Amino acid sequence: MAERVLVVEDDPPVRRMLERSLAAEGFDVRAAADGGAALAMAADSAPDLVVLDVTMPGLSGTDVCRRLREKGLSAGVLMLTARDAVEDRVRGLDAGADDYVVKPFAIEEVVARLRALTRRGHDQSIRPSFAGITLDTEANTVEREGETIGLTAREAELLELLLRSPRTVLTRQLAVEQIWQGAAVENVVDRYVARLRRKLSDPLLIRTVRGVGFILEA
Amino acid sequence: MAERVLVVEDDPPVRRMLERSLAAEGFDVRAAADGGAALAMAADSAPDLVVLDVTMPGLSGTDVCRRLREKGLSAGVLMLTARDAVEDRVRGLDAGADDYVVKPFAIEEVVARLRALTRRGHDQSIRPSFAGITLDTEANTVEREGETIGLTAREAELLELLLRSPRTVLTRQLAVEQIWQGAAVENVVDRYVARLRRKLSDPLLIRTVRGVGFILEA
DNA sequence: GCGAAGTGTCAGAGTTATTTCAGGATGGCG
DNA sequence: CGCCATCCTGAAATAACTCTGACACTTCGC
Repeated sequence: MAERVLVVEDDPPVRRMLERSLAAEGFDVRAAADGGAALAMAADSAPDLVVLDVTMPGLSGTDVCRRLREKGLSAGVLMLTARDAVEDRVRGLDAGADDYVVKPFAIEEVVARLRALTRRGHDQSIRPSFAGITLDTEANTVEREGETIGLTAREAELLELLLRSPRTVLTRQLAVEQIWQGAAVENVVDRYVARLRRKLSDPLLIRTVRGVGFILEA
Repeated sequence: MAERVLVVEDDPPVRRMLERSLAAEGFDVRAAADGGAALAMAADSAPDLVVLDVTMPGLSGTDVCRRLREKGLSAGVLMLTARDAVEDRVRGLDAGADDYVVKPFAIEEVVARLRALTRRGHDQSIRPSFAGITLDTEANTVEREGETIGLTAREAELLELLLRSPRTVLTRQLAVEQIWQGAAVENVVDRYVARLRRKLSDPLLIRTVRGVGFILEA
């Protein structure tokens, strides 16, 4: 699965170069030409990484970074700074940037740093997702159509099990083994499937396979 | 007048390299090979800057930093951390470090950061903020809707921990480790969350994740 | 040293989640 | 069409967890 990168750079040639190069490296790239556009795009595309030019007209890269962090963005942020602007770097790091590259930069350098940032694991928790729903196994919430729905512990465990192997039948027996360590009546699975169907307001997502179990499908 | 720098690094080649390079840049350098020596030297030479390796046998750089701060040292502290140790970095900043450089580092980088630290006057406090609230970690106050609310030390520490990673679950265990050094009943976290909710007059800002912990969200 | 403010623990009340059961609904099959 | 196995769901008991008031203890400022 490709990492989503948001490139924020006001200089068109540089921006295009970054877009093309990062796309060629397998990143899912989106680009913004100024701070305002960047904030808007970040809000609806939830990038995994942000490449941010410090010097831009209007909102500076530092400002953008700070605002993104305030809005709760946990993505790795790589700043592009001018060679002699030590102050910018320090301010950038204060504002929540994770690393920086000095301009003029070698594209390989940017790629290497971005990979390092993904490795550092800004999104430590793996978030299984399928058919437009994404499960946060830490917070026990699912995201669906931009909406966040709270789940209880068991609900989340069951959904995780389903998400681990979508389009594959999950038998009651297996579910009870995995989640309840075998210590529950099989009907408990039905009970929780019912709750998930209700909470996700989509009765078709989890289909019943009569006599066998349940299956997650679009 | 030359800035006095205390270099704390257990690896002799690296230590010597730092000593020579910083001296060449006009700093008045002193060096220690371990945490104990560092504390002793800091006590009688009152450095203006400290360069501190995080990973050392015995006292870690983080520990040394904390103790120096406890003894009232106001010097700028620059930490040297491993590339993938995000946690070290956070802990280092918690312990009172002002900036960090990732190993392996370019010596120019260290010099640049040190100069930046002397220029900006190292007592500038970082102010984490999220969802319209801003915490002043020096004064232990939060600003919210233009209103300034006074917090107690623990309240501020807990809020800071939450602000450091908004939208991410903070487990009771981690909170007790970070704030109470593991020496408290987990219920103490609940107690302080309750106080924050009351003082910030916003019971929804800190959501409880049943069975797990708490999470800061809009 | 004194009072006020802050800190940490506990216990019980309050809340939410879990699990089971039973009866009605549903679907496949002859 | 009717039967039987299977599934679904409301209700209710139980269990688990969270919240809060009270209290003892400590720390801080004067």
